[in-house]
Amino acid sequence: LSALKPTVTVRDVARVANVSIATVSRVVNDRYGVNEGTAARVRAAIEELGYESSLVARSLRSRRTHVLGFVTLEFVSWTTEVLQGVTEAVRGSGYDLIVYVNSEVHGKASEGWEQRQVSSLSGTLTDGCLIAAPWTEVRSNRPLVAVDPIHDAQMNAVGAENRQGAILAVEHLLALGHRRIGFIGGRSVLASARAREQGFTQAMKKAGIEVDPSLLGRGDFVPQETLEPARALLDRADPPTAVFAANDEMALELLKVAEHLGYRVPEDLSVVGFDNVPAAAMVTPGLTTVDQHPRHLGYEAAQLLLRLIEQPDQDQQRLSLPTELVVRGSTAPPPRVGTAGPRPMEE
Amino acid sequence: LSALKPTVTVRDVARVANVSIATVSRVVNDRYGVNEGTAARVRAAIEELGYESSLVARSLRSRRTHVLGFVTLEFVSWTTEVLQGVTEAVRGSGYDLIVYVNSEVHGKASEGWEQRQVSSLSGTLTDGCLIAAPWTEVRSNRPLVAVDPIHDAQMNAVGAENRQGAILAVEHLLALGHRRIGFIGGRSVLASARAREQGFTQAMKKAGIEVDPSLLGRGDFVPQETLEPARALLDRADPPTAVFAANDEMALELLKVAEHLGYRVPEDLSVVGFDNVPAAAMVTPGLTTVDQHPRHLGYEAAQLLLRLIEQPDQDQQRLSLPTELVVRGSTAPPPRVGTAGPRPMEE
DNA sequence: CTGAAAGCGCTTACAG
DNA sequence: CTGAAAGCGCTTACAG
Repeated sequence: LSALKPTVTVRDVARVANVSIATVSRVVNDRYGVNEGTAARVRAAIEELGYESSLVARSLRSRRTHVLGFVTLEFVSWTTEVLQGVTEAVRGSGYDLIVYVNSEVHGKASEGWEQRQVSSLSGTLTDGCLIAAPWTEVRSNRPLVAVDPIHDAQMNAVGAENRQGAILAVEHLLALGHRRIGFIGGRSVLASARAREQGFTQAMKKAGIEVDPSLLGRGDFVPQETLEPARALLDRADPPTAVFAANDEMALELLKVAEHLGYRVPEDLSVVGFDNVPAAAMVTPGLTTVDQHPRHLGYEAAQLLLRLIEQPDQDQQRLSLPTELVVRGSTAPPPRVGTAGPRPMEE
Repeated sequence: LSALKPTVTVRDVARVANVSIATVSRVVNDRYGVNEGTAARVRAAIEELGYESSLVARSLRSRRTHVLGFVTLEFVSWTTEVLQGVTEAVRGSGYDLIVYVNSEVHGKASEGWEQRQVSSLSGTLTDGCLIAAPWTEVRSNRPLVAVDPIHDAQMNAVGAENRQGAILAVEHLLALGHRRIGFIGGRSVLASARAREQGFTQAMKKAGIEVDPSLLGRGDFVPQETLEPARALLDRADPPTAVFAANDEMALELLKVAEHLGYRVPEDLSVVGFDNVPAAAMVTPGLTTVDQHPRHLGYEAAQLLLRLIEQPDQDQQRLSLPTELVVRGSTAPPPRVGTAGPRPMEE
């Protein structure tokens, strides 16, 4: 690195203003007890040199940095919405927000990534961290809040009422008259994935319907993993008349597969998702889904984190935010008996 | 802050492994010349204590941190897509990515925010920074690349071929037979906003059409600011038969206003946007737009930044990436003469 | 192969 | 009101 212009430091400002570095620091941080004339000289020097104090040096020295961390493996639609809620909560709070994105390749290499990031940030750079949809439990000496936590984790967490939401979704299908209902599950370490599956099972049981095990698939919340179970569900002699997918990304993938196989939605097949991502409202027909208000999740998680930073001596906190069924065009009564399955392709 | 568990430091590891902190550092950083037995002891201690070296301390001491910064004012759809391209470029490069989000309230307070962020990060935390759609010119002693830079800035920058894209959009409308074409401009400090307006003017001029000044609006690239100019354009006796909005967010807002006023799109009014955000493909009818491939912008900007970090002694770099017209359902030939404007609302 | 020491840019008691 | 000094957790020459 040859051509690095030197950074302007307190030392430079002190020299120009003809004071000590301690005084510069006092002026920068608006501490009491600096002569107004001296302070003016320091400000002039800061202006002249374009000095800006180094976040890193500041945070190494101080216990409080007024920076929040947000650790995520990747940017999907859901992450972005959560982040918008976080931004909203942080705005005007006096805290800055840093997002740390995993740059490692997926798989073995990223095992325990969240823990490493949190450890390397917490206690120095950030006063506390948020973690979005983690893969493992994470511990820290600073306050930590998981959004959509893993199952059974001993962490502060904000999640949606996933089981209740799933029940709403399934009861909606039942009310329309569906009895043969398929399910595509999410990433099973996540509490949300388990709760949605529980909700499905529970609602079916309550309705007295025995679930055909061959109608249960798993897509890990991502489209890539959904292709195969979606085909297994739809490309068969006795397909379900409705499918509940544990998130919208999987539901949207299922819709593609259905279209490809010649199904008309909702006439031949009803589909319900979960999350209410923006795309759910924009496809045709609109996707019936369960809104978990991810912005709200992000907002509440950030608020909780800020409270924990102010008062760290608290028991483990768990927030469960209400979900809401959003009915759109992808659900309708099942086709009459004997007409289930895709129509023959037109020529 | 009462209940802070102490952070595990090199010092703790050194004590447990019965070596000096220098040796711990050598093991952590895989330096040569450590006895294998000693190294094993250190690793065991690291494991036992759950030690993770502090990013902040590391970056304060070292010149190279292998961290890239991404500074943005907010998370809109475009930002997210750019960021996905950046993530892609960074993945596997050995660099981590930190996103710094403005948490200040908009307006006066955030004046020069980008500059402050870059100054407080650069030279210590990050080896270089990307800035998305900045409001001002930013300087730094470390490499810096703007994505969609401001007009006339003396910075490394990656942008789209905005003028050419706008010409494509307008020529598409002209080819459909439109002559009375409205325009809604973006945030005018940005080079992209100016270039798109230039493209509009240039294409109209080339076609020999004098632009009615009352058909020119400005929406600053955001929906909130677009409502009023959209109404001014459409709620009048002599509306245009087509509108070119300088980005999709404004075009989508315009579509809402048009619908509200009883226009049918594309029968009564054609609309073209710019950016090709995901929503553009999902609305009905689909929005004809110009794709600037924001992921591609992000990818190339990150690549450029990485090159500049490796070889900082370079002249100012400017990349202009090709744009592409994407024709969807929101454009069609203009209505027959005398039938322009919205239909009367049905009862 | 290993350790003691200096120093990255700050802030904060402690003196004066 | 101001400055000299210690120290935040690291890394890196420099000795040995």
